[in-house]
Amino acid sequence: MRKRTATSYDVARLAGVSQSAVSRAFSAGASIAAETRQKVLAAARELGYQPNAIARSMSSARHADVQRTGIIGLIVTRLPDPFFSQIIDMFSRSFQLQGWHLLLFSVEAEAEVDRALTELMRFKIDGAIVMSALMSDHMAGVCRRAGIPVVLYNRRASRSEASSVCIDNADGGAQAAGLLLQTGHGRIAFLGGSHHDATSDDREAGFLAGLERGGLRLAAREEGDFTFDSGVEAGKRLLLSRERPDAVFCASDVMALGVLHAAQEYFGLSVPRELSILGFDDIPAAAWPRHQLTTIRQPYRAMVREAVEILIRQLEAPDGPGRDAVFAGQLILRRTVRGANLLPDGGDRAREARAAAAGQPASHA
Amino acid sequence: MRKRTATSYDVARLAGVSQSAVSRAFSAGASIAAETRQKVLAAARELGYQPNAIARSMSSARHADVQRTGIIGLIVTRLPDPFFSQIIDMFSRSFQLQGWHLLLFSVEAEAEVDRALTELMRFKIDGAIVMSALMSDHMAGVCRRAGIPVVLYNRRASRSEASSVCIDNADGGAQAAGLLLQTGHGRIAFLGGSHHDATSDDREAGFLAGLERGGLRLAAREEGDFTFDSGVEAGKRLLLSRERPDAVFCASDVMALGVLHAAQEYFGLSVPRELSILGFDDIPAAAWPRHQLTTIRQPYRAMVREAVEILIRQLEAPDGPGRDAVFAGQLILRRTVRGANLLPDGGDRAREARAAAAGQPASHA
DNA sequence: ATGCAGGATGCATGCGCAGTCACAACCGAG
DNA sequence: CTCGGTTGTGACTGCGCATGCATCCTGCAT
Repeated sequence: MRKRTATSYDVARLAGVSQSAVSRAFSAGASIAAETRQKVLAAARELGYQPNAIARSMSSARHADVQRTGIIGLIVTRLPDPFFSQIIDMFSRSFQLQGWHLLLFSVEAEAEVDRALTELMRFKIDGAIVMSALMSDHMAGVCRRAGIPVVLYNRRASRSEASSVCIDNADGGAQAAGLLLQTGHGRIAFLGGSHHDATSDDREAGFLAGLERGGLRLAAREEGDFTFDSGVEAGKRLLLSRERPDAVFCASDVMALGVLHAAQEYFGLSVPRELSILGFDDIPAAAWPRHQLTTIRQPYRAMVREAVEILIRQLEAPDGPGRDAVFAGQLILRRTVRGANLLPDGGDRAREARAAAAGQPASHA
Repeated sequence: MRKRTATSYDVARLAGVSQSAVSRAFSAGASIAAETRQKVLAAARELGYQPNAIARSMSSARHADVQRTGIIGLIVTRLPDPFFSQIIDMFSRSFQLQGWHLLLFSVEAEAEVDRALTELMRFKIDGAIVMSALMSDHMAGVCRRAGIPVVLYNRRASRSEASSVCIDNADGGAQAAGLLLQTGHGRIAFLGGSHHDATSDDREAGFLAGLERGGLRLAAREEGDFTFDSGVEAGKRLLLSRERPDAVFCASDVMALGVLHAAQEYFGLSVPRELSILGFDDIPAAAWPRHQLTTIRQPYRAMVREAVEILIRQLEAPDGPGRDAVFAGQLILRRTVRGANLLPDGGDRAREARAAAAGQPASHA
């Protein structure tokens, strides 16, 4: 049986004041004498009293403009993926620092997002972050009507039903294409993530457009599911083909590392001499000494900071405008692209990217 | 301004019934006519009504034996670490499946656990999982008095103030020592995690005891902080020493991979011919083709399942006994220990471990 | 000495829901 | 046709808190 915890009435009795006084002692800026507050806090300490956050949000439900539970829903996909776990950690810490709490929901497929949001809304979350997934238009409407701001991370919001923060995937793809063309690759392959995943598709589109501008066409195309193992398998398929590609651009670092390990281990290839590999994201393992993967970095710290700011601003001014922030990816030249280290200053595109990333994100209200 | 969402009264009015009827329509096993329930559900659908979970837990606070918020606190350390992110993901999914929700709290240091629990208790969590950290005895008492079960993951509970689930770290260390002795290594080093970290200390103690049984002493000792980079740095220090070790046992796979990359990249060493490396945990990257790290596997799926079961059992029978589950680590022979693949069936210890892991965990009520 | 402003405090109320209680409606048996 | 029993339903209450409102008190100006 759950033991009863002390309530504000218990504290009031012990401190010899009214329950209102206890409530006021715990809310900043309330009209209460310093002496009284001390008396109350002392009694509270003695009883181990902590204001009940649930009851508090119930109570304030009356006062229209401040109903707050202090809870934010965080809906995540592929939590164990190193790219995402870094981001989740940063979200968690950022919100904590500002006094918010996160209700975590891990979903498998895009289709579960609506269900997750519905369930979270029963807890009267004040807002939500949705990672790498979209909600339905229906759900977006429900959230809007309920006054719950949602920020999509890693997805562009369509029709401004929500705010969003993401990387310019098409531009990243174009940067990748530019680098591979500039370094004289001829048989270029692309390894995509899950079928019809917006992120992967955009990177591919930008990549293809970039190749086309250089007068090249894709030599091969494979598809994985953003996991390392799928990268290994796709790598094997690519390298077994008759016309072996001399470069592969992968929709994520995790898959790119799969290709790298497959190329070295199962084909004894020298990277980048016999095969160039280009990733996307810049996860920690990309920088490991034996990997030194050339990739497009997502400035995820700035991106998370931006997402948190957008959400909190909307929490404070619920009728304010949303915001779509698009960040530029930054080409990181390491060792897996042949000839790249010979380019002056890492090539023009890299310089451009660096400049863009340093500034503000492009935005669309 | 937050828009008002539909309440049970709104649904009642639309359905032409009382508020009580609406409440009953949403609670299984309540005394209500099927026809009435349908009417209510239809009205609810029309208004987009969802029972308010906050108000529900407020209300049921009166009925002593069932106060439930449905929220479980999850306090985590080192969230981005691949070993932990897998586990967090599994916790998240397991609890979700059973209708519980997780309030996530990411902490940096052991000392923050008490603060985190205190904060979570304001939300009247029904229970908590604490990963890789201990709470103070004081806090344990507070939780016990409040009737909030806590399960420590990856830590042994002292004085049965809480339940716990963890791996037999000392035995894992002993297995590591056994393997290195059996394969004829002579200058053996240990790479620890953070200073005075219980996990690292226990692994070290078991390892040292094992070496001693074989008549060997540690040739060198280094300390990192469980990160890859610290593994690289510690690896450099070890390999620069006059009497270079011929084997290193690392307190975690992440650090072991750091040593591996450092040995190959900065010293051009052949692993395992010139240096054997042994890790602990068996994270996904340990199995990558170019790593093939020999390690002690934690059967984390079974462990998380056990932790969830323990917590839910205590949630349902709050006065029931706690439980300390200790799982056996399983030696996974890959390629980073010289001579290990020559052992019959991977060596006796591996067979033993496999058998132990297949069975029930040892337990101490 | 009187009036008044402004701070401090207590009382009463309701947030949305689940459960208790009382009673109406309806059943089959006598 | 009446009576005990069974269901279904609605009125009412309180979970713990924050706040509006009324009241009281203190200090200061007149």
